[in-house]
Amino acid sequence: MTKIRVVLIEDDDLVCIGLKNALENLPDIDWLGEANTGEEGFQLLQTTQPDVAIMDIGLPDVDGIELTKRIKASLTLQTIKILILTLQNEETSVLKAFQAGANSYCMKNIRPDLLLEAIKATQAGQAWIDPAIARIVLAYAKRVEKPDSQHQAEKISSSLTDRELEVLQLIVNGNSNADIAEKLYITVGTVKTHVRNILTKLSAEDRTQAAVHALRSGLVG
Amino acid sequence: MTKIRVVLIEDDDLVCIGLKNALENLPDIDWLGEANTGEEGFQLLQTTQPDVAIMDIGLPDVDGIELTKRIKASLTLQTIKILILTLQNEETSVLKAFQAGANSYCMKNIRPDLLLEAIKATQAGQAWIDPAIARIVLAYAKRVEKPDSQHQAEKISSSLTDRELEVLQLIVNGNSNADIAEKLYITVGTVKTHVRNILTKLSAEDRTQAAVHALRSGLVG
DNA sequence: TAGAGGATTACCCAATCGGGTGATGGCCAG
DNA sequence: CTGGCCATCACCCGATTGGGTAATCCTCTA
Repeated sequence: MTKIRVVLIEDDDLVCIGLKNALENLPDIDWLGEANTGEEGFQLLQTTQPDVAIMDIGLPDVDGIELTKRIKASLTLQTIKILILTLQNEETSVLKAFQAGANSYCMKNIRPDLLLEAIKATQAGQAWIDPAIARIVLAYAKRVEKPDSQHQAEKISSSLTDRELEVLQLIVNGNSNADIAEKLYITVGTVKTHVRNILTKLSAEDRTQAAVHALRSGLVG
Repeated sequence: MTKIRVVLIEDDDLVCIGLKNALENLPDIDWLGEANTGEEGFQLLQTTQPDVAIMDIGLPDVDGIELTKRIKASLTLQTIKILILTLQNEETSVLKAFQAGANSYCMKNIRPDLLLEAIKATQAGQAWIDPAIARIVLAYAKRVEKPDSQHQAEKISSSLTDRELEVLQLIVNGNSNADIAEKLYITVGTVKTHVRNILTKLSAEDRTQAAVHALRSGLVG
């Protein structure tokens, strides 16, 4: 098996040196060099044509996400796999990175041996998603079409009446009893009765538990 | 650090024995037992209350996805983390598993040391997505549009303190302020302060809205 | 036709919750 | 070493919630 050709684009010298030390001499890695800015990195990629580019998001000139877009838009560079290595764990950073075409996303505090795994997986065309941010991506996968989980959930909730389901949905949507009363053209007293019945049927102690239960079991969207 | 309490639900005896041998005597693992069928597994979970349940999808009676739904729909079991370990890499299996509430998804050919990492990440409330199937999940994340409102909301929510996140997690798990105070060894007054800060930062009017927001945005499991 | 089950309303009461305000101590960066 | 951020705690107070109990009306069915 041939070595994996790797370059690093990272402005922080400490991280740069640390990674170089950790990876450079590994038998599986062919370390082609580093760049400290986005522009510099783009040049480096063109000259070295690596298998995998490890890059930070926060770069002084062109940020990692923008750079990823450029690479994926370039005919000569688009086969390069991109592994984002950053401290940022915000939803927007993660999603933007993947939307831009990044193949993998790691947090900087990843253990070196796992980073090696990540690089290998990335080179093989797979996607390494750091567990610390995986839930962000999952939050979207979970929302996608639920073909039969609907029918499933109804089994569990068969005890809930239509009206109760309606009230439950409004609870999940953040309505207070008064709000619900207004929206359903009924009095607060009625809403309270419905809510109490819902809590009993779902074995929940309060509306928050009911809402969480409803969401997790797919009872309501 | 305490050991991670693990059970295995798997019908294939070979895999069962193999995994048991690989994991049982690891210092980080507290191996509580195995079950060969879904029903049996459900019983085992109730009696052992493990941190993590490793389960196959293809079980003779109740399949792993169905079982996952049942677990996540159960108030007493829903905090158990579920790690799917299977041979199936079809899109439907993967998505159904995550939609059902699975926390992690591994292929059976994963290396034992990585499986241990996966178990650790899962127990910590993170999501381990096997690189081999990560692209399936990513396909959904990539096609998501990012409107500004969401962007804004995420920016705000990412400013949550560690402690606030902890409190938020407990809210989602159905704890009252008094419960949270007890579990975090702080007073109710402090909890209320945290909760108020959470509500402010998430632009939520009450804990229910905060919980729903947290679940939907993947802030917490 | 009577009864079951669902939707509606009302009232009282205790517990919880959320908002406001203020204060203390630790820790880190400028 | 000072100001900001965070975690901690304590008040008070009004709003909301959840529990209990009970009643009316409607519809569907045994």
